[in-house]
Amino acid sequence: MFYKNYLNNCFVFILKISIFLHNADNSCIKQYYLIIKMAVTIKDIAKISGYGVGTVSRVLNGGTLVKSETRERVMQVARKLNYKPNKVAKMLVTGKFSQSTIGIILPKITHRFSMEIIAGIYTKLNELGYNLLVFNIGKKREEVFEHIRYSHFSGLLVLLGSLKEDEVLMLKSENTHFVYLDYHDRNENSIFFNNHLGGGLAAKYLMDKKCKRIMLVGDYAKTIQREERFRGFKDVLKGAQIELFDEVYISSDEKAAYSLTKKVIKAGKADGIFFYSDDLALGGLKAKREIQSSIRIIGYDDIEAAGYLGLSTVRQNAHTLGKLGAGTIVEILKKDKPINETEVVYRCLEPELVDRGS
Amino acid sequence: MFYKNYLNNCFVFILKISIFLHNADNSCIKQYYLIIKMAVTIKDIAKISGYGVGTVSRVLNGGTLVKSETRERVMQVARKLNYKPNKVAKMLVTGKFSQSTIGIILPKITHRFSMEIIAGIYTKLNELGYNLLVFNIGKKREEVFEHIRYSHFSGLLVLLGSLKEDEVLMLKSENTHFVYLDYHDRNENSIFFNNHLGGGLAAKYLMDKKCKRIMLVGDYAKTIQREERFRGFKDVLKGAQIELFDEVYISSDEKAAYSLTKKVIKAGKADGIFFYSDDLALGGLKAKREIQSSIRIIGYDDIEAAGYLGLSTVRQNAHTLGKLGAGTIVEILKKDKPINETEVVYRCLEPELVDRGS
DNA sequence: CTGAAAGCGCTTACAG
DNA sequence: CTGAAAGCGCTTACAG
Repeated sequence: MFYKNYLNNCFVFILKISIFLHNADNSCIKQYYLIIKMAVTIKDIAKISGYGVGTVSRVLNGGTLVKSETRERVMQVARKLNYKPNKVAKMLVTGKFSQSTIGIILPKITHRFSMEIIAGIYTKLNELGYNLLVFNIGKKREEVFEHIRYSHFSGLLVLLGSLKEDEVLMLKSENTHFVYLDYHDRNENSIFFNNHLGGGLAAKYLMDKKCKRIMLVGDYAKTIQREERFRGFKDVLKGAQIELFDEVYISSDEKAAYSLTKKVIKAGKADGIFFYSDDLALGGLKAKREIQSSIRIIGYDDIEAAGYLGLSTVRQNAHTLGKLGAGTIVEILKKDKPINETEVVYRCLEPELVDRGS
Repeated sequence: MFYKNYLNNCFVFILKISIFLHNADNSCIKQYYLIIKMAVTIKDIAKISGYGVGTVSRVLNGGTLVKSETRERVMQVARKLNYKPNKVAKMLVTGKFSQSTIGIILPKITHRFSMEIIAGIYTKLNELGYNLLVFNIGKKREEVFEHIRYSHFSGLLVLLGSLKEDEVLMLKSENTHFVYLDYHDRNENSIFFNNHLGGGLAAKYLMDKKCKRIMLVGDYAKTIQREERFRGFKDVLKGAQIELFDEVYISSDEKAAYSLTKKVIKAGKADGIFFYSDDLALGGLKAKREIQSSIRIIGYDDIEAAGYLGLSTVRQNAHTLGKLGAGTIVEILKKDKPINETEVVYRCLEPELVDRGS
């Protein structure tokens, strides 16, 4: 038993619900009123203004083929009801929805490295005339994927590590192509950096600088990137028959790295440290310089500050990754093949050593 | 005279067009075939597979209430036709379109300052559970606004300077709220920095450092920001009865600023320069340090590098601007008032002097 | 100048 | 398990 009503600038349904709870006495009844707000439609305006929906539509679209009297009456009603056009319906009927939007899904927290990737993506899409729809896993993950499912865009970039199995299935059933960025999976499109190689470069750097007691410092986040990067590092040491002196994990900020490094220097044991990222390494560098220690420090990523502060590092060109990712997804879309007939793009980018003498 | 046909993995209309050219002999005829590609719909699949559209829809949505034989037949046809579901239709019927997407429109080229604003926006929207749809004026401007018109999002941030009159009209007729960022218009929502004040701070800095022969350097772009910033600068000088020594405009890059500053120092006239932006000022700073000149240099923005390199500057907190902009548009949307009844948000942020002794 | 109707591509009760 | 039908909110010829 319900009725549609006009109330408080908005149409509402008022729904009376009775709930019978099967208690011992089998008689307890609760009643609720459920109020459902309904969006105002062109039909409502038509009914209230006394015109047909066609006329209302013409007025709303600035059509000139309406009497100005009609025009005003309709506009007045529309304003009063706080009418907002339903873009989705409009898109459907006009067929004018953009075919040139790329989606990207990102983790909750983004560091400078991700921001640079995004800048690269943006630059490339700009060139190609595509728009970018950014989804963040700020809310519940499933909710975001619901949005992704029902949003209209042509392809998705995934800068999030791995997707879950059902997420992949959903995307495929919606025929939505996607490309992993900075992550790799043999079965899916992936553009990523060779972390194993990069870790090795860092090891070589410290060896070249004649370090003998080499230390590894990472943060707590267990990612595939860290695993590969550190494995690459250890493999090279092993190859040179150098034993890893120490391996420490700290929280992901510069200050933690700073105080750790101070301690290490004062203990006077390690003579070279490889930090998982420049963010950490900058803390280490600060400690080194303050104490004027000869300890060697190398980071990873080559963020802008590394250049200014003279930190040796392993460069991963984030901008290039972003541009490449954007270019790839657009190319895949242009081929317009069914998702299971598309050949997988699997591209590994090589990092490079940047020796700034630190 | 045309017919629908199945060809090359896609439905096509082939349209035969005859054109009569009214020449002298009045007889010349040209004929074309116009080929129109039509998207494959669920109806096409139904027709070809021999099932009803309802059944096809159930199969496509992974429904379990279909015979597996039916399921396979339908899927096979869908694959063969390279069927792609129309998300827009799906959204309309399910009503599941995201109400929590904010749009942003950006100029073609974006500098670090804009990127930081975007990072701020992103951070805030993340917090609020909103997605971001980024439009760039890479393509023709009108085309982008067509996209904006037909895209489904709730509010728009404008980081583009001013909108044209018809663009504003379009947004309003679509009931799309918008907020200017880093630009201001008394009649529209605006969040921006006080450039007049900022320019004044720069002037005070140089005066405090006892500069007597003060110079102004900008790039060629005539923006409202530049006008106000430089006017503020001059106003303060005028107030102190100091005459502007020189005013030069160069191209927007560090190198131009570097060589200009070298020349200025060698000429030995000016003893203080205010650069329109840190990007330029960093070039000036480099020249100053190379020659070990005592000339004073101040920039504007406080980009990251300014901190690392010890450049005095006027800080505009881009991150704050972005966060505020995102928060504001969401708040406006939550109030859900008709666009002409919304009171205008007009918020001016104050820049601050950062003295790093340069 | 306006109304009634068809249709955009899909989903989803409702019968059978 | 499947088909026919109604409907999402709009636009747009087509008559009148």
